[in-house]
Amino acid sequence: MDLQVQHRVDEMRASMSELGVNVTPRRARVLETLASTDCHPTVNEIHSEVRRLYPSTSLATIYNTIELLKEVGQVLELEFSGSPNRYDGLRPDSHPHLICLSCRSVEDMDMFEIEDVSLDQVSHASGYHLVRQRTDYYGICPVCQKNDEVSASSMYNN
Amino acid sequence: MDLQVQHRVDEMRASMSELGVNVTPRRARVLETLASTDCHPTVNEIHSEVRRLYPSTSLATIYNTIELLKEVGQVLELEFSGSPNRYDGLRPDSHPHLICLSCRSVEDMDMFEIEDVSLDQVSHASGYHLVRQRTDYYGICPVCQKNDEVSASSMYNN
DNA sequence: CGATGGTATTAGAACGGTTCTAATTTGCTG
DNA sequence: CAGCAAATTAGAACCGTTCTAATACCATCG
Repeated sequence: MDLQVQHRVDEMRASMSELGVNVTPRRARVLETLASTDCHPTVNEIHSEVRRLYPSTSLATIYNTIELLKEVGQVLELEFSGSPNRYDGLRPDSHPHLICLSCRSVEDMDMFEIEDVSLDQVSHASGYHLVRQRTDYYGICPVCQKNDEVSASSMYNN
Repeated sequence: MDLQVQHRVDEMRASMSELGVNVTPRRARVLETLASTDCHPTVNEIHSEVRRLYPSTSLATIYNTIELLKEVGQVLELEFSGSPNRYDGLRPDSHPHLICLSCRSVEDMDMFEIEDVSLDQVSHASGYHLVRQRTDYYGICPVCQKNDEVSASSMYNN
């Protein structure tokens, strides 16, 4: 396993242990899956991955493990109402994402430094005790733009 | 009806008419409800409001009307995975919100000028064709902070 | 060893918001 | 008044998530 991934898994493990729960083999696979990809997997995708090693694993175990990770702030949950939630185990802190309306891909948006208004600033101005923020940019990713061109031109053949 | 509200309703009406659909009395009530409040109502809340005048109105009519408004860009939909979507008919453009994790209130966040990175900037840097963005700040609103203090101190009495 | 108790796990039911479907109503237009 | 298209309704279907009750696992202790 990649050293970076290993390191990230160890961090997550440590947080879970502090919480007093066991990092069982299935749970470990959830952590590894989350630490191995930057494509923001769904619960189902994680489930499939874990099942490759432990075929009897139920969905509930994935939900349960993610719940624990959320409690210790080791995974970022991106909620969507019309499609399954996506999870970021590599960077559990609030950070902006690019979301493709066509293929539903979710990418970190770190092309350049964003100076988002800080939580502190907004907390102060609004009187809220803010704990996190979420910023998403919605559009069509470069790959889908390409595909749309193709399918648009091939429309003449239908 | 407030002049501001009336004006906003007229705008929405106009957009719907351009689309070629009738603005029926029920639909008009949906528009009026959306234009009359800045509290970002749920579909159920709008439904209740419309039913006060037209008691037989079904939920589907609300969903259907909102769908039309979305098509013409006259309502902003804020999706949540664990709780019902909220709708902003006063400002259908992308703008940031403050969301209370305790009472689920949703407020526009316009205490001060935000210089959010513009869609154009991000589009250019990322290669996406971006069409909208969403920024939410999550925390505890001033009212709930107050209530929490009270309930915290009253804990001694239980 | 075998019993005990707590944690982890499973399968499937329940839930809730949204979408879909088929039937009915409404309101023009000829 | 007949015919037609759009609007509306009630309720089913859908689907991701959460809950529940039963079972499996595993360390510890007698």
